[in-house]
Amino acid sequence: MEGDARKRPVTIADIAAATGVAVSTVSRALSRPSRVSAATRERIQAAARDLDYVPHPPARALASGRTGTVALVVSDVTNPFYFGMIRGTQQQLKAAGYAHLLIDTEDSADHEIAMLHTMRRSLDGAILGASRLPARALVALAAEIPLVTVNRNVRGVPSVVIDTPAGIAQAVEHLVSLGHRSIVYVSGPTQSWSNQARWQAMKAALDRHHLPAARVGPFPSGRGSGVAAADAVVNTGATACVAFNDLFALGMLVRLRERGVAVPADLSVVGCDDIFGADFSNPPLTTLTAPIEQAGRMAVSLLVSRLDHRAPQPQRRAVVLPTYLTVRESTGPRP
Amino acid sequence: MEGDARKRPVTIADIAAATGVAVSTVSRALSRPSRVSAATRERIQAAARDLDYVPHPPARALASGRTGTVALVVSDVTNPFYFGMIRGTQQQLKAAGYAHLLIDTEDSADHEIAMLHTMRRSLDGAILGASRLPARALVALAAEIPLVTVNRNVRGVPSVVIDTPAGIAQAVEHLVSLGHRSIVYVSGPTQSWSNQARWQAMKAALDRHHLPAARVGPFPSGRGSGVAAADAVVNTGATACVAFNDLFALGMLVRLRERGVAVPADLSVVGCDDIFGADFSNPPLTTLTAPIEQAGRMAVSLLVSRLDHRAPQPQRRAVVLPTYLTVRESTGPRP
DNA sequence: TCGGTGGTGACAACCGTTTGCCAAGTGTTG
DNA sequence: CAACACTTGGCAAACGGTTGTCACCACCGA
Repeated sequence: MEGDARKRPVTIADIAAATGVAVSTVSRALSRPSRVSAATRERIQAAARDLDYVPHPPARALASGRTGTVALVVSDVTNPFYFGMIRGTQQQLKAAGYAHLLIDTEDSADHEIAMLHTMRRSLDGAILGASRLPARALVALAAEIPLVTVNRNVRGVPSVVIDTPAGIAQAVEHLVSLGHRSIVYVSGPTQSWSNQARWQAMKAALDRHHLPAARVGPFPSGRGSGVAAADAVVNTGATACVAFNDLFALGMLVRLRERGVAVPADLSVVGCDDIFGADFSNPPLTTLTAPIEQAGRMAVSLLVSRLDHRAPQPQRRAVVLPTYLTVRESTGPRP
Repeated sequence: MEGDARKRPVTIADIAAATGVAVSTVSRALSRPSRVSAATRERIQAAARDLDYVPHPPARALASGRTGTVALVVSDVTNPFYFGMIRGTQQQLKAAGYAHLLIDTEDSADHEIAMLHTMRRSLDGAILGASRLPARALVALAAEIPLVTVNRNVRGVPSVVIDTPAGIAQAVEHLVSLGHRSIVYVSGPTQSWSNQARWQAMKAALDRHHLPAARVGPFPSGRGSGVAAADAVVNTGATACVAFNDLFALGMLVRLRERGVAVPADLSVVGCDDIFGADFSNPPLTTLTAPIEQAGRMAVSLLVSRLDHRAPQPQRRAVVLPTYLTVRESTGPRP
């Protein structure tokens, strides 16, 4: 029978009145239950239930400074790479009782700073998925608001990075063992930290085999880049390539098919990340499987543990997650 | 030179002090500029800029009741169908100056109610992507907080629905014209409104051709269901099927390939939604292309226009977006 | 010269919680 | 039995804005 709609919302003052205690007691009974005797606590909680009391987050935030909200900042919600991250952070945040705010920076560092700066007071912290920010800006921002970065390692800012570079080495071994001698890297956006890291790893791995390191690109992020990339790779005459990410690789696959280039008979392709779709593309993509979702969860854990205990105890500042090569059907012996 | 970190944050009181006006004037100069003379306004804005003033959203929310936040509620962030919606709402919300909160109900109606009920005070409104709520619960909730539903039409709650049923008819025509006589529907979760709508449309369309309407399922949402679904369809001996959504269809494709059932030679498959991946699967999927992203944008527009003007002017309560059949390679002549 | 008018800005009362500080009450100990 | 240490709960001051109400001012026409 709670049909008494259109009423002034219930506040802790109402509960206080109903139970005959002070509002402060109600507040404590509700938020720090141990601070109040069992009997009173019960009475208050019962009253709260009866009155259908719902806390008012903004008021709470104003008084306490804690908002119970964490933002996930991505450069482009469109990118399927983030899907896993959204999912992982969502799960873990919910478990920790935080709300999940989604911010899209549209690939702009300025946007990234501005948004975070503006919203800092309404956030308890933020998780930066693949930040485009220069290191010093990142550090400055971290002073304003608790931050955890993903796939971006800057001294002083806690981070979780997926160790794709190590995976790249595996990929190169794989290709070399298939007889490939001419392997090219398909480069992503220059500002991307991951892109740099992957290219470096690639160079190192090829060097170990005394093979030349070549790359095409850079290409802007997005599946559309696949067609340009495919054409460029074909022009190099390489027999295999490693793409900056699966989005590129998937795009290339489509384009190569269009051009009549057989994969893997004419050209082997390996991607990075193992995003949704990599397993049912044509052919299924050999790729570096990244624990993206886990990275999201991890990032939240790092952040939340820092938020919960007022004592900023020393803890792991940077966690590294391994990747492994998932061999499917886009790679094969040298033609 | 704003290196004066670790300071007490700037408030409008500081601006008031700096310019020699009252805080109320500052507040008005910042939020309703026309309410203040040009000269004062300039002075105040300049001071705000100098002091690097950033408004405090919770305080604003507490005083005004408006939070500047809108939630997108999905049953499962994991489902690629929502990716387009997330993208669309994100874009439009940002443009309208709202923050974008993401809520996952984990496919539970109880969760959905509880979350929304709890967060209602920190939200200006919510967009329900494929709500699982019974109609009356939906209406009750809409009384608590401004709502717009997507793909769910309940009297009294503004909505945008994607007209997949009309598309289904097209799909059936397509299949019939290819000679198929035995077409089966692969049913999704029973509580899904869309699923019901699609099945009804399917029945009607088949009826028009005096063909029997059959279905398999229901299957739980998720790509995994594809294997069970594929097996079930094969058992019916049908030569074509329409799947509740692309996720199912994509899953089926994988399973059918595994079993050696050729698509479309042995079995034609059509999906719904045209999610990411439908165009590069093997074979590329014939599907009903739904303007999901546009639906998201539309939903936000509906909501925001209702929020902005205090006068709840009569306006379009339900918008319907058309779909069309995208024929790719998963459908072909009857074997 | 005086009353009227429109516009500007100040006062102060909220909005709903949290929390530091303190007083009263309880039980324990010497 | 008194002194003491803990609990327990109340008071009231924040937190940072918004907004209804009203005083004041200058300018206008009569």
